Amino acid sequence: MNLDYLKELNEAQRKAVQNIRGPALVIAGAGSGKTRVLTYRVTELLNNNVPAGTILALTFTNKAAREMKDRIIKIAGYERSRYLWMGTFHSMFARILRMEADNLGYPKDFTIYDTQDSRNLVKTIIRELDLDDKIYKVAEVWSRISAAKNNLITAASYASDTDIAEQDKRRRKERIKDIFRIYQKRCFRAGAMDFDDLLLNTNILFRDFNNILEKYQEQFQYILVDEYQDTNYAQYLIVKSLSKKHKNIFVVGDDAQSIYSFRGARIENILNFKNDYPEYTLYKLEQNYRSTRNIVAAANSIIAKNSGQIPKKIFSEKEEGNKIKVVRAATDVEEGFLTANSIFDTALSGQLKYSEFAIMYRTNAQSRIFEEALRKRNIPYRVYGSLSFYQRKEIKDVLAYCRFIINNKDDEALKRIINYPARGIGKTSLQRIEKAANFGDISMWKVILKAEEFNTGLNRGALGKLSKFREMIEDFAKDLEEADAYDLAFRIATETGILKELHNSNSPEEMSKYDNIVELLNGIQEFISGQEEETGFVGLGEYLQNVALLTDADTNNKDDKNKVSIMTVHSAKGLEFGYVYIAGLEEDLFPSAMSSADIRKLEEERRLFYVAITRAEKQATISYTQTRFKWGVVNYCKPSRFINEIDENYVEMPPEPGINITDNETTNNRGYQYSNRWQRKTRSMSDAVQGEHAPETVKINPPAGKKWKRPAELRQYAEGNDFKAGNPDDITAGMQVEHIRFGKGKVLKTEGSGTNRKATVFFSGHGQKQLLLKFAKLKLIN
DNA sequence: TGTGCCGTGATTTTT
DNA sequence: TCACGGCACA
Repeated sequence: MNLDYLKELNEAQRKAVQNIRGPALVIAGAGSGKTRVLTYRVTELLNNNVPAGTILALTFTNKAAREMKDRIIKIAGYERSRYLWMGTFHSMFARILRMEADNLGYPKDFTIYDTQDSRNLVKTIIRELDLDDKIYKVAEVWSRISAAKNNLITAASYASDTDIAEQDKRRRKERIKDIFRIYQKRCFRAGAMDFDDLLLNTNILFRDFNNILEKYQEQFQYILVDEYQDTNYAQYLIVKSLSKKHKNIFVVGDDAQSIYSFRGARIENILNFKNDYPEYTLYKLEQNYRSTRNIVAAANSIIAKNSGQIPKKIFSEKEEGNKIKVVRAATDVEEGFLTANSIFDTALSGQLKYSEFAIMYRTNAQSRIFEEALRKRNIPYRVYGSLSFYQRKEIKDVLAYCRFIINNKDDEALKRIINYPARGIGKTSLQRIEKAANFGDISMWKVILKAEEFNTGLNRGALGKLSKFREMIEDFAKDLEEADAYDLAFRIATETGILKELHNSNSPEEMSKYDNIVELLNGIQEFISGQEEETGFVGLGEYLQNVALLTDADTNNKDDKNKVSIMTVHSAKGLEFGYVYIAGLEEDLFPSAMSSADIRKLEEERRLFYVAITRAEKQATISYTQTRFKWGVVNYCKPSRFINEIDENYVEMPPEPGINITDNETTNNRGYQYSNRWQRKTRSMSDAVQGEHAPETVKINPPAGKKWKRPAELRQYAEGNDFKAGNPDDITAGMQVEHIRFGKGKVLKTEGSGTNRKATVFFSGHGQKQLLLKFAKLKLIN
């Protein structure tokens, strides 16, 4: 037994780890060793002979759970920790729901609808009800339903709630209640739960089946929750019900880092812990082991502007370090530029790896400019949180086949695959099937099975195509018992013709889809070989259960060793980097325009800024620009209020404009002057119109008859192109070029001219590609 | 049934 | 600007 881990803890941490009984709240400041406390506490429980199967540890991301589990296995050993219930809320309760599914009338192998499936279904229903989709916007209706479910409001209680009815009526959306009802009915009919249902139905299960609740209350003697400030009401109540018997509930969180209220998270849950468990013990982890004293002090001075916090004094005993640096740029492009340069210089002079650097921003739309600037500088990077692997169309298509074979009631999967690859079953046929299904309140598959018997109005040709499709699906399904997940998925990818279609294509997009499907198949193979020792045969169903709740986080690592990370601040939570660049500190961007009217929202933005600053170990650099391209027009921007909120002792402001800021050759002074000129012009224009009440952020309109154009030297970088702007004709046959994804290659021939100019390039390892030079980011190699 | 053009609208998003 | 969805045609 390895007890050395206790020596790695400070006093507050050690107490939190060792006092294993009763309710406990750990307020863990940024960088205070929160994960360490959680993992060691679980280890401590195991060392006290608590059986692993009685410990439930809940996190918000798969990644957090996996990292914790890995560390525990290292200390306590695999055998003792293998039966831990450690995972995300959604995956742990999906597991329980599968075991208890029949109580709720669901099949054990129910499908999990992801956000896209849910939205598609909402859209279908809006159309069926013949509602105006300008008023009933899919995303909005869906989030309203989702928010309701996270607050444990079922479709029935939604319909009977007068407050809600009033709200919806005021917004002229009184039929959301009908959409909600039909949505739930359809999910049930499809044997499907969406993400929110996993939590809602767990609550319903525990509410309606007391014996089941008691069983799990008995089983889970110790419950641990990470990121407690981010729990929503549904999660809160599950945890509360489960811990009622043993009351060994240990929650860790930081009210200052609550940034997900728009997803239903309730900061009150952590603030009210003392009311729910009056006999609780409070532990405060206040020493920050991550950042320099300057960074911690700056962060503290920001968060102090918020009201209603749990009092705490975060401190650091590291070196004083540099002040927070504020950088001003003339344009968004220059901001990217200065950031890339600073990263390049810092890495070079300090002999640092690029993985020590991160660029963070408020909105995903900002990523492009940084990608281009880094690419220009030949700095390797990775964008986090963009389209995740499992959300790609081609992956979802293959998985939809898998889902459908496991659960043929899954109408959303059916709709994806019925005409992909194209087999002549078009919109009209699909609508006829859907109509018949809704009429009889049965699944679409049942209609297809007996298409002749229903009054579908399908003609002979369509019926023929349908029965071919049916035969194919049934042929796959026959294999379910015999073929393992990999064999069956492979059969699907090949026999449906998906792989062939993508392989025969010449476009690089299709080729990369092909690669992705191959990667998916490899992933399935990997899963099987990891799982086989435990359970023997691994079928498709088992794989799907595992994959449904996976996200991007599981597809990284490998070659990110020396890359700059670029991401939104939201996805940076829980991470740390030596050098952090926080971009776009402008009013109406950070804080976002949607939040400035509401003090609660503004405070959340401030917490978001706090999260961003506290990611940095050694240096935090903040930047803002004076003009920014947004939706095709230039906007004049005002520096964010957050910059001035930092205590001036810990921040280094940029020199006043007008002086030559830097002699760095890449600083573009012309861009500066250019935008200043524009600035003056528009100011006087808007002054003339609006008098002294002119808004502080002014949309700059191009002069009549002329479109605003970026100065040529900036345009070149904006387009991420290493050619002289407007001159893709530089590429000719025989040249060596480099493509961002395909690597080095040789130009075989070119055709066309101007924007239509195409090149055929041979890349070793990727074969021959046709590239439209306007888009392809090709670089010349001498 | 499949393809291309135009109009619209556009935070953050662990599951 | 850019991406997506709806509608008009082949």
